[in-house]
Amino acid sequence: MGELADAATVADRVFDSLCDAIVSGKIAAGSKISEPELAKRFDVSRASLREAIGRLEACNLVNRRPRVGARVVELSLHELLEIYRVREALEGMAARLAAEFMSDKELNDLKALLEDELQLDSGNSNHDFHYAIVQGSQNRRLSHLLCDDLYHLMRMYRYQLGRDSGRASTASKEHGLILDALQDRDGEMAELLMRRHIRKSRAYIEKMIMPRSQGD
Amino acid sequence: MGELADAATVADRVFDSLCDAIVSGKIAAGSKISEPELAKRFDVSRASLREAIGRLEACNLVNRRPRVGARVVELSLHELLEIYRVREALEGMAARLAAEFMSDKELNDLKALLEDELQLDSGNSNHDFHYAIVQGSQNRRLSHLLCDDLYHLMRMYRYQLGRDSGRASTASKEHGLILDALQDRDGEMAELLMRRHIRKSRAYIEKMIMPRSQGD
DNA sequence: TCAATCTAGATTGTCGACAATTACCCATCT
DNA sequence: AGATGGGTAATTGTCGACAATCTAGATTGA
Repeated sequence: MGELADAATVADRVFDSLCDAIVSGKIAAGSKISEPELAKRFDVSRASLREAIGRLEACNLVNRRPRVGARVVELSLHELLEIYRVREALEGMAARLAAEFMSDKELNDLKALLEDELQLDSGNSNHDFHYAIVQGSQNRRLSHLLCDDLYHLMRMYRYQLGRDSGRASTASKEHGLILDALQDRDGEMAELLMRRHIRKSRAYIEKMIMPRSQGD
Repeated sequence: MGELADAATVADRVFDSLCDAIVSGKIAAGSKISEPELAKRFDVSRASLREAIGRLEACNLVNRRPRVGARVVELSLHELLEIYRVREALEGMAARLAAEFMSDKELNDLKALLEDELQLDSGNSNHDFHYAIVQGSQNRRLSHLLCDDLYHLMRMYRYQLGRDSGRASTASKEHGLILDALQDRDGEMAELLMRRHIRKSRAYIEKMIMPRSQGD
């Protein structure tokens, strides 16, 4: 997953840099993407830069209007809650399929990951857990939607709104229950628990950050 | 939904034409996308054409390899079955949300649509039913994934593999049950029925066309 | 003083051209 | 004969330039 590693083409390198800058907030949300300015900064032609912008649009990181230009997407709580609905549906299905297709070894590795998480108290393995299950679904279309179309956007929200550390410990317990269902090869239960897990995260966000309701 | 209508930009027009040609099979699946050839045929520069190809890639209609070129995607039964898993998850969620958010008028209109479908025996309103529910979910991210990222690809499969006419009448009955659940404002039931509906379509495809299993 | 209009600047979409890489074809060798 | 290597042609990625459009600021009028 090392993105900045090898860039087969100039546009790839520019895309990686821009993607990282937008997700991390170095390029502010809502700000304009000036083609001449960025072309100078990266020392590339506008053609390569426009290619990169096109891919940013495909990742839902920028909005483009013809003859006007591209702007970094505005992050609204409303849209974040929408994304959680999609995640609930998609990752729930992923869990169901993972119960069928993940190997015993993969499940044991995942169990080790969870135990490390409990010991080290490092909440950032949260993402790894979900990622492993999505990959375990062995459904390329599913992992494409989750890991290409929504991944960067979710990462951007996490950067912008800060970590949901308040739920880290309860989330770990829920991860454990999901893993148990996977090892029981109980796809229906795995889906049910995964959906409830994501729904709880959504409710947590709704209650914690909704009071200062921005946007629509 | 008239795509070929207004093209704000040249690349838009080329994209619409190419998208239609690929979906309908006028450009064969697996065939190469030659930039010089198509640029001449559409009488546009390669820059505009490459912009269009980039969007085709975002729609999952072509695969691109750097320094090699773009090819129209190959349709495998395996991938079609994958898509049906995604649809099951996403449209199931859409039905749940539609039970909450669709207005009484929208539901009545949908009922009229179904009755027309029964009388006219026109199976092509199948798509309209699903489309209406997706829109009724009032979740822009959800409808974006379904109507932009997967729509053209599903249409391409329908063109290529022919219509699943064998299930038209039973599908209509299932649509009726889903609508009843929606009018009862029973989101849980609507989701359950929608998922079962799509799962049945998937099983039908698996049994009917799987014997001559092509691809992986 | 505020609104509407016009002008100037900047930006986007589009175009043609060039270099590097790839694919294809033919000759050569085992 | 089949596989391997070299050479040529074509294609892709990249670049700079131009025209049409949009944005912003100044100007004019009420």
